[in-house]
Amino acid sequence: MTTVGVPAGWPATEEEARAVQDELRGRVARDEPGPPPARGRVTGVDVAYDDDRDLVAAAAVVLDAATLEVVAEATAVGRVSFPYVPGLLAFREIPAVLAALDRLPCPPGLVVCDGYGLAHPRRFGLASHLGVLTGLPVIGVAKNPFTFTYDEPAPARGASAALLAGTEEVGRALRTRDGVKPVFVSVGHRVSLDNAVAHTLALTPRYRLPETTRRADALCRRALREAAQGSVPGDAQEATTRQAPTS
DNA sequence: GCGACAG
DNA sequence: ATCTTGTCGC
Repeated sequence: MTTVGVPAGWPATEEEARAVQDELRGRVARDEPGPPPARGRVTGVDVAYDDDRDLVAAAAVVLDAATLEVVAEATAVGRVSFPYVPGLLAFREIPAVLAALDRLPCPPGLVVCDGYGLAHPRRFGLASHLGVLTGLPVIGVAKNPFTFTYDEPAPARGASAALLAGTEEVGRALRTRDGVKPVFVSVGHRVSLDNAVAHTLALTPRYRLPETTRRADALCRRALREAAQGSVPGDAQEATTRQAPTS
């Protein structure tokens, strides 16, 4: 039984958390294009909560980027370590996500997470934070524009418009399905914005949200259900890992 | 001061 | 995020 640990020096207050963001944001690598789309592996991460039972469940699902078939997956269940505060989402999600990533039987390749990277009040959202802590290339694909503004992209899939913080482009509003509300893509770490957009399109052949996000969402919800039912007394933790059979 | 605000 | 059934549409 392994414990979902919290990184050393994890903040206990909002003030400390903002200070951590201010200190770490300088480590975001913005000069790399990142891996090419539809090649190698892409991993989706997501987290589900049961605040009443103080439970959090994270999932990491590795897909073959070309076929979008599941290659491997892992989950981790633990205690909620931070409340949801707009701008501080990373402190709520990252401990469990790191635990799930650690349990993968193979390298994750590019990581796709729910939420934002550089599109953030202090330019250090979840995707950037996760990237800096792991060194992995990471992008963020969010379902809502947060506090940012954008012009409506053309109705066709593939159309996009700048996501703006004032006049600064912090991400892209990207149409992944004809006539459907766009998703909001931003750079996390070690990936360019254009490449992040290309990856997002490669991951959305059928649905508005990336296959990575859909798979990880379904898996972490299932892990949470099972944890809420099964015996999870005291500080006991559950973890599972699975690898697709090589064919 | 008030409201908005990724998940 | 989460509470929640059926239902309209491709």
